[in-house]
Amino acid sequence: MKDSNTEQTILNAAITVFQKKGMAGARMQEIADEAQINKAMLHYYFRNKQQLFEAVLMNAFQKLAPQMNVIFASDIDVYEKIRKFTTGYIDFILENPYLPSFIIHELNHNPDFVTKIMSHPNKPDPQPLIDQFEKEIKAGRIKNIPPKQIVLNLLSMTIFPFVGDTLLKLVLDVNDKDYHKMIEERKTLIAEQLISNICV
Amino acid sequence: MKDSNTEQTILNAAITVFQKKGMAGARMQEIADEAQINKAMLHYYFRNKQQLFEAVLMNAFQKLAPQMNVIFASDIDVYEKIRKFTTGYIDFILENPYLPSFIIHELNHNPDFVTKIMSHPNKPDPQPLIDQFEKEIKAGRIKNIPPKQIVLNLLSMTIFPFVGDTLLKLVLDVNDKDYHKMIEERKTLIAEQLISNICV
DNA sequence: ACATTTGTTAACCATTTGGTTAAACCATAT
DNA sequence: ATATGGTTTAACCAAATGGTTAACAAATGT
Repeated sequence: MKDSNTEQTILNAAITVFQKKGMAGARMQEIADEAQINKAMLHYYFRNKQQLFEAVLMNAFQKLAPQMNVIFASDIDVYEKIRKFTTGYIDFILENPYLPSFIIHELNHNPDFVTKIMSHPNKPDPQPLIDQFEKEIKAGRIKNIPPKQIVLNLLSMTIFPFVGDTLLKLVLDVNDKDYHKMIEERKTLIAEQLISNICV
Repeated sequence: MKDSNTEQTILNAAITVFQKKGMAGARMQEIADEAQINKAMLHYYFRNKQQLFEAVLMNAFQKLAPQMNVIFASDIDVYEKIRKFTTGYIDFILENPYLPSFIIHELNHNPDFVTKIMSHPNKPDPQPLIDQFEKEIKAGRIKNIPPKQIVLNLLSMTIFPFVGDTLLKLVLDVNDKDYHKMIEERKTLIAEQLISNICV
């Protein structure tokens, strides 16, 4: 059975389980069950839990980062870039709702991992956007706000509603359906706000 | 030894360990060690891991919520309230940096817990602020933006930098010290931005 | 056709982990 | 002083869990 790629099957199952339960909460047996495969295969293909987990985390990064970078690096003006980012990235996360929480949580709990990712090519890189902000600021076309703060605002407004989803629904007292509507609304809402924030 | 309150000692140790490792990652033995106490005591005072964890999560909520509510409910105008919130809440989280991530992560992974907290008195409640926004909108003094979106922006901009801290430092390419400076700067920066967002 | 490598399985193992128990300890009331 | 009740400890236990092994099956090269 060559065509049935076991390694990929395992990885997919591991992604599902690790993203839902986290490194500490995930069980090797559960991943095996999810993949409908013998537990020993996990070790055959990925030596141990840690390495399987690292493969999953890397995979998650490889999904998250390029999606960001393609927008950050595209050749359009800052305002359009902000709009593209909020709509594009919210759409992307809607299809991978666990992704940001997973990456954030595991990165917080595996600080040693940061160095591993630092050297990795697939790193989210807002530098092109930051450069663009600096240029606009120098030209006096946007307010003199530290560019990294602007990016931090952009990321916060876009990603936090997904990460804090359960808490936020509780605090704002909205049900799943209404919350989803709010998220849809945010695609354009936050772009316009972020733009008006930097407009002179 | 009556005055040495063992129960509180255990709870404090549990807070430390659970917040750092999460429910799944925490070990009862580690909590016992942290409390410098016999492991059996944990079960004597808190029956089992789940109940000890629930006590810790409730405790975390009881820290987080009132801090929010006292600002949300205070009798000042909206702009001043936003300013008070950003500075006050950032200061509070700086002293409890693990708190938001812990609550958010565990709430996401224990959905059954949501109902338990719903009925609990100590729930973060932005309703007074939302009412205030609605009044200002009707009076035409602020823009017609859905109040819950404004609150979501406020929470995102304030809390996300702490939750995503490791990822954000990596993405923005800043070290701990500079990141801390950015956070300090945000206390007033995001307040002014949020205000200009709603100003007519 | 046969040997060799690669993939797969079931049974097994050692350790970790949450939880229990029975005895000891200690303050206090009688 | 002694009985009583809550508190603390060390030793223990069963289940869960990550990981291994040895035998078996299926390709693959010769």
